[in-house]
Amino acid sequence: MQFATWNVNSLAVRLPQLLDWLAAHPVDALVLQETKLTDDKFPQAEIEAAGYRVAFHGQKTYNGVALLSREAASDITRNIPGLADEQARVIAGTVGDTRVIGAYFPNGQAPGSEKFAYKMQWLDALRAWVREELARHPQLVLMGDFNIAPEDRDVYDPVAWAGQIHCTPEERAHFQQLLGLGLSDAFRLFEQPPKSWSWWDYRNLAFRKNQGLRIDHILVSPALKPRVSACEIDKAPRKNERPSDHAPVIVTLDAQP
DNA sequence: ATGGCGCCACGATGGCGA
Repeated sequence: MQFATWNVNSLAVRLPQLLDWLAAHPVDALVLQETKLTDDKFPQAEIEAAGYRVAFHGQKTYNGVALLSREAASDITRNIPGLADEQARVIAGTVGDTRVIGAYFPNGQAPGSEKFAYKMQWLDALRAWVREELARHPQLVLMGDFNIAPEDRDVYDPVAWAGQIHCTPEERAHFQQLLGLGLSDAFRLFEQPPKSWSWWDYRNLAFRKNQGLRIDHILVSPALKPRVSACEIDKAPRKNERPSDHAPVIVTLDAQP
């Protein structure tokens, strides 16, 4: 069983790459971020033709998330229940026995800004809700673009990025609080190559110089953790001609005992 | 150097991302 997350930075632009990727990586479920599409423009037919069922939650211009799965997901939740939020950032569904939560965490722009305050509030609401979801669904995966680099080893230049957005102590504390719910960072369950990133700036030849951040994550619940057999960042799509600035992350789980 | 690139809504350039 495989789950994956990918910030596609416009599904309208990236749809051909998504279909190519799914053909090469027939994962059981995939969450997308930054679809940047209203629901009436979502390419549902093309994705269904590729063998996936899909649920989506979009808006004009910004944000937008989707949940693709081989088997139809049930109990779809859009955004964080109880949080008044104009921005389409969360979609969750139950795939088989697993609760799959896909999220596009706020960027936060800069510490001290209004957008940073929104990020903090959003993170508070997310944590409270995920705690409830974990109580309901022992088998749970939370994945997406967290816009948080959890540790200095997740940053190509931790000195330059110290205290900058994605690397502030406040954001990192929130990441740790998610782990405090019992979740595990699947990527760090394994020995990984140093300088492993999931995002590279479009500018400054950052990908060629491998200057990036690891900000896309897959967190697994205690019930799933013993089944995780691999977790990888797939850099290949970042080498495409018109790539997303993010790479997909894939987790592999053994079948249930 | 606060730029650089890419996407979107525009119908020129600005907001935003990270």
